[in-house]
Amino acid sequence: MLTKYQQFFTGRPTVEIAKDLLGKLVKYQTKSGIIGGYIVETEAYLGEKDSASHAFNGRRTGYSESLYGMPGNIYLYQIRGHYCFDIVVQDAEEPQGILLRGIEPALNIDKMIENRHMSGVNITNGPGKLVQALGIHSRDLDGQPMETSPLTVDLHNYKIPGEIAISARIGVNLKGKDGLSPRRFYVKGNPYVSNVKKQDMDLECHGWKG
DNA sequence: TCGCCGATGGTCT
DNA sequence: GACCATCGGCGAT
Repeated sequence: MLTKYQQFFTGRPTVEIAKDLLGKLVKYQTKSGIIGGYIVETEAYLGEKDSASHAFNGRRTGYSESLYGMPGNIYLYQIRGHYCFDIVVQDAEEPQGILLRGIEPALNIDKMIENRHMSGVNITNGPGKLVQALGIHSRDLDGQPMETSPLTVDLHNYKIPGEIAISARIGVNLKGKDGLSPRRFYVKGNPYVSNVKKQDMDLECHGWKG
């Protein structure tokens, strides 16, 4: 039996969940308080049939085992010396995931600046950057259910995107058949989306509705 | 402001 | 030894 929280992360297409996550609040409980920000950019990885997925062709190793876990679990992995935060979606044994690529800092911003040794949009406008901003530098949380983890997404605390933009995913192997598939979603105009040009930023509303 | 390129570290073959 | 769901600095515009 799935909890209400877990049900958010299954029972509908992964791309739909990825879009629905935009605007939700990521929170990380630490000794020095709660650090967090609103999700502004996500990417959908569709598992065994997706050439860009860690689970492509049923690939299953100890390293990426978490992807096969329950919906709403954390998949925390390392790439080129940087950690990335994935949310496991779909039922167990269905290895799909959503990569968080950008958040807009909201809680304990000073701590994020300190963790990153940087300021401005560079604090959190990339998958490795936002994890470092939260102060995570190990895989300790890999495989944990977000519902009972210090690292979580608060589904009741959110902003509404004005417009959701779609593009191909960043950094994936373009030779794969899904290299150019439109599975990246972001809040149009938000400055904390990775690779946005300054001229495309909405510096007034940050792309949120209202 | 853009694009290139080297560093990065862990995992798998 | 190769492969990467990345980052930041540098040099060319």
